[in-house]
Amino acid sequence: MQSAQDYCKEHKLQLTPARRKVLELLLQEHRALGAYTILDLLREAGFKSQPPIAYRALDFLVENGFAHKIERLNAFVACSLPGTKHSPAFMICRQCEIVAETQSPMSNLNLSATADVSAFRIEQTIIEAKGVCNSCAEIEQL
Amino acid sequence: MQSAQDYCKEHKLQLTPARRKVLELLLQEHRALGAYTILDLLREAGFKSQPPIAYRALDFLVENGFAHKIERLNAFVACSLPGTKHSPAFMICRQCEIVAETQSPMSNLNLSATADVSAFRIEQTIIEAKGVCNSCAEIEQL
DNA sequence: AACGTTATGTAATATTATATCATGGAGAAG
DNA sequence: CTTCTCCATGATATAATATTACATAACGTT
Repeated sequence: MQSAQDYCKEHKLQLTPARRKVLELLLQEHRALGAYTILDLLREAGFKSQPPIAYRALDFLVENGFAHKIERLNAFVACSLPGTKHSPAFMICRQCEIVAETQSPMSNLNLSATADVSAFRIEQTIIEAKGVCNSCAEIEQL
Repeated sequence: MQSAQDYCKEHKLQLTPARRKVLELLLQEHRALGAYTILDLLREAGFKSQPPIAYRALDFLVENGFAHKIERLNAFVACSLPGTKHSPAFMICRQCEIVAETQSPMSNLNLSATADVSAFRIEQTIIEAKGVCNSCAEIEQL
């Protein structure tokens, strides 16, 4: 949170109350939060409650690398490595819905190496894996 | 299409008129089609037009490996390698929206090798890259 | 003070997806 | 051959996600 503030100062970005609150909410969770869940939490915290409030804050956070969208879930998580250029991959537990971010082991170059893809200039890659986390796997085995 | 029919016969799957039509529609396009676009096309072809019609057919096609959902686009494409176990990756042109399927160069093992992910048992991975295809890249340069 | 830029307020609506319950049709079991 | 069961479809409603559009405000610059 502190580092987010510093980063914004340095890059002349405005970490406004709504944006700040959304980031806090995301940081408190290890699961992905839907835009409307966030909207509810914002409302509870005294913010206005129309959808654009949440979507604008989320857009800001995603654009500036403070959060990621998990496409499979239509939901959002705080970035675990804000301010750094990275190509993230996500692990989603289908049981407890926890989301873990990891560094993608695959560079764009890797993907480009496959034959029929040489016809593309890749700009951004998303990787999302679904499975079960260790704790849930143990429970399943009982 | 023929092979899809054969595959269904072999696996006792029912390639009903609606499912068949949706598959045909997807095969005709190299872009991803949204469920409601498909629904419109179905209607034009004389099918009933409630959302579940399209979603059920799409679910069937996806479950049985005839199609994939592109999460980034909330849209669907025909599978280029139906009937085979594969771990696909998609290239989406942000300009013309063409979608190309390629074989993922990354096995689950690869991803699992990254440290903080060893705590997951991965069951399915999606990879979607956005960029520009060659033809659009050329046009952009003008 | 006037202006431009960025962010917020507000209403309405578009898009994507699912739940639920009723109906029909084809093959298996009796 | 008929009853049962399973699977697919028909139909209505509604949920969940996301965006458009236009108005207002806040703030620094000229």
